[in-house]
Amino acid sequence: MAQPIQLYNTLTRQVSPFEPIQPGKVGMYVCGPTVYDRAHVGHARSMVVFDAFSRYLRHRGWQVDYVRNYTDVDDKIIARANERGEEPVALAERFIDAFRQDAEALGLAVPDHEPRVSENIPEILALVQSLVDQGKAYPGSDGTVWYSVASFPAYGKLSGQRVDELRGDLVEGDKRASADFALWKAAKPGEPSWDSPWGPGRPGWHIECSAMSIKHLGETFDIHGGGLDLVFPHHENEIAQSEGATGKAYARWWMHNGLLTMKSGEKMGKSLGNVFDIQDALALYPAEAMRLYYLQAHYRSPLPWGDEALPEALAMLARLYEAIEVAEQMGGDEPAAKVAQDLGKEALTVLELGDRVKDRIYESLDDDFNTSKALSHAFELARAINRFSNHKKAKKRGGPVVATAIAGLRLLGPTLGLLQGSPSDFQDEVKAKRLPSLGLTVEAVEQLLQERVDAREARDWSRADAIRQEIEAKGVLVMDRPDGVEWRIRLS
RNA sequence: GGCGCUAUACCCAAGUGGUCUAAGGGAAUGGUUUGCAAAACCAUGACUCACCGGUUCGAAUCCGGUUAGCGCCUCCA
Repeated sequence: MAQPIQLYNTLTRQVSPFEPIQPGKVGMYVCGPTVYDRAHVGHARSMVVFDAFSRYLRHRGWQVDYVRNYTDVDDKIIARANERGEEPVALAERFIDAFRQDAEALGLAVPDHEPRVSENIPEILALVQSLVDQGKAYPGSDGTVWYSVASFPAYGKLSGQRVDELRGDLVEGDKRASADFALWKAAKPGEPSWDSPWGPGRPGWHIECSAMSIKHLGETFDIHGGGLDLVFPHHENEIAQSEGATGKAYARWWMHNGLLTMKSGEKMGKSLGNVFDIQDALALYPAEAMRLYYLQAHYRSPLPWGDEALPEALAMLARLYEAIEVAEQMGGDEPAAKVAQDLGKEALTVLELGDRVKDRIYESLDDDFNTSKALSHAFELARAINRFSNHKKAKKRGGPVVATAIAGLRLLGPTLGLLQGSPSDFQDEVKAKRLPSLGLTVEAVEQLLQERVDAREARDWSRADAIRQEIEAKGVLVMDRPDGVEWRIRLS
């Protein structure tokens, strides 16, 4: 059964209980990338946030229909293609492939629908036609069709902009008012174009999202998401076009994720040239570390990007995996309550926090998807587990005590897409991503470690320490465990 | 100029009227543990929530003002 959840709505500027059109079902449309370049870590935030949100809704029993588009017909794509002497369509195709690779590498679930502009031209034309028929749009002499903002009195309700306060006073072409925008752009030579009642042309920037969301989710649907920078004009114009055409309410909830900011405070953006590609980040950090970086802050807050961001997230993730590993190695088969009774208050704390963590995580995420708070509950539990693990009997008898706690930590998988692998897989991934830059291989490390093991057996401490120093100088930590030696990449 | 957002410890960050003598994480310092380490654990760390004033029995949380920064108004997740 779907559970109620509180959600902030940009449209109303307040948090309110989310109520879908159909009980138990959620239709959600999120603005995807314009594919003229590789996606950067700013795009990744949006993708991860909405991926996690849709996961959580599903986990809580909602039937989610998730649509994320590709804008593959666009001025910037054409411009980029011309620069490179490439066909726009081919260039878009290449970057869709690249985006899919990034999405997969980030562990994003594939949306239920991934429509593209180029495959929805009839739907777009129908929408434009409807607006023209109703007198809410008008063709210019060159075949460009403009939307008449004056025809939509509610214009500005999402962004709070007032038409008469808008700065743009440049009037291009046959535009009647400066705020009017192109639904359909007349083709220029060498551009991809489609036939239309107004001559060959292509869709304007905003119309595709209206057409594709309506196609898959209906004229009125539940949630529309995207980056905060899309509020105006993109989303405002979507509302104007869609509601103008259908006469019905468009998206009921608008969710906008905050932007990544640079140390200086300014946002990351392609136009500012300060971007960091997803693939560059994933070359050094596991996807879950990136996800954790995004999810440790509330989705609506600005999030600073810097050199410390990913290392810190990786350290956080390692901490959680460490606790899982320690817990999973505990044995025993007595009733949990009895063991806890015998082993003292650390055990009782684990039992108690373990029992509560699920509800606490749900409670946090139900409150406008407060991932930061949800994570804090997981960390609190991790500390309780670690504290308990120091008990001499914990390894032998603690298993039943930590069972629900492990399940509680693992709950971050289906809800947020975190902690989905085994602790050793996590360590292996970190090693695989880091060893090359350290100039090492698994074999090389393990050979050195074997020499150290031999030295230790011979109680040749100075030799053993010399090897440790050698290996640690290269960035590898050596950990002597009761049952053998382990090694890790040093994270800081 | 218009619309909007943010300001919490060295850093990230939650908290939006009393349970806050302010979660959680990273980093740091000291300790326990260890052959030595690492990891882990313990301790230390904001008498305070940008600043000023107000409302209130009570405010980080509400109101007003000031300062700083950011986003959008042109392409942008």
